[in-house]
Amino acid sequence: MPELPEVETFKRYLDKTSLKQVIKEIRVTDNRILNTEEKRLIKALVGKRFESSIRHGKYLLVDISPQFLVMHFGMSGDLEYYNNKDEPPKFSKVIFQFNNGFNLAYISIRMFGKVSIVNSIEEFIENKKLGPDAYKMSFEEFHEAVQRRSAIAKNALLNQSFIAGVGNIYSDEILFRTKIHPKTNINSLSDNKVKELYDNIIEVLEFGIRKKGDLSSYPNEFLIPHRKKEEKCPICNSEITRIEISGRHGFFCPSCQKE
DNA sequence: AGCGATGTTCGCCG
DNA sequence: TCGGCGAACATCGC
Repeated sequence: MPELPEVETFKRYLDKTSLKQVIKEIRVTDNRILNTEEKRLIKALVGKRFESSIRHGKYLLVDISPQFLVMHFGMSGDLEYYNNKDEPPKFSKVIFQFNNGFNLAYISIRMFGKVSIVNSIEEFIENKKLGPDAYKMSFEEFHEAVQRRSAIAKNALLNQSFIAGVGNIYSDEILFRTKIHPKTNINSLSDNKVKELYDNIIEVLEFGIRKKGDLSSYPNEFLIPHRKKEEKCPICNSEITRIEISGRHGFFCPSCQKE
């Protein structure tokens, strides 16, 4: 599920439900999900509170001063706040139990996510080599990132050290809206096109956040409802084409998005 | 019932 | 050194 819009939705959910409550206990159901020692996680969290959270790209960082809890949701992560009296949600991997009788479950079906503890946000971003957050970046930051790199557009958007937060589905949508072929080298784009690309990154992500990351009910003029075989481009009625790039598959309109 | 999947990482190669 | 590629990771759903 989680590209930037969904992680932003998780962030808002966590902020709404789980801030400022004292953490009583941590339950780790499967410690393969941890990127840190279980002891260290427990020591860092028990008795602390989630003070605030920030999202960078697809990562959610929670201030448990002096450290930060980091959650990444892989391809199948979720958060659920529920009453301690109830059964934990299926596939819960880490459960944060608060003093008020409610729990926050970190859920991961396929174990691709990770939970860890870091000392500072700056250090974390540095270690992971993350680029600027795709939703919060300024045009200047984006322009600079484009100039610094040579890569085909689809790979650039997917590369978290270029910009952080865009995944496979939204990258297709962004390139479709900007009418860029996925294999176009980003450093061959005109200044106008770079600006247009930037605007569309923000707009597509903004729309995704408004939709709470739910892809199931997009308007026809977006590519998202047409990301499957034998679909027609909503703009020009050409056949939507599937392409494989670096082991990921993407969809595009060969007529609107010329190489 | 095999294949694909909204992600990241690592090693190989040009 | 960088970018493209493919495999590996784990497991469920189509």
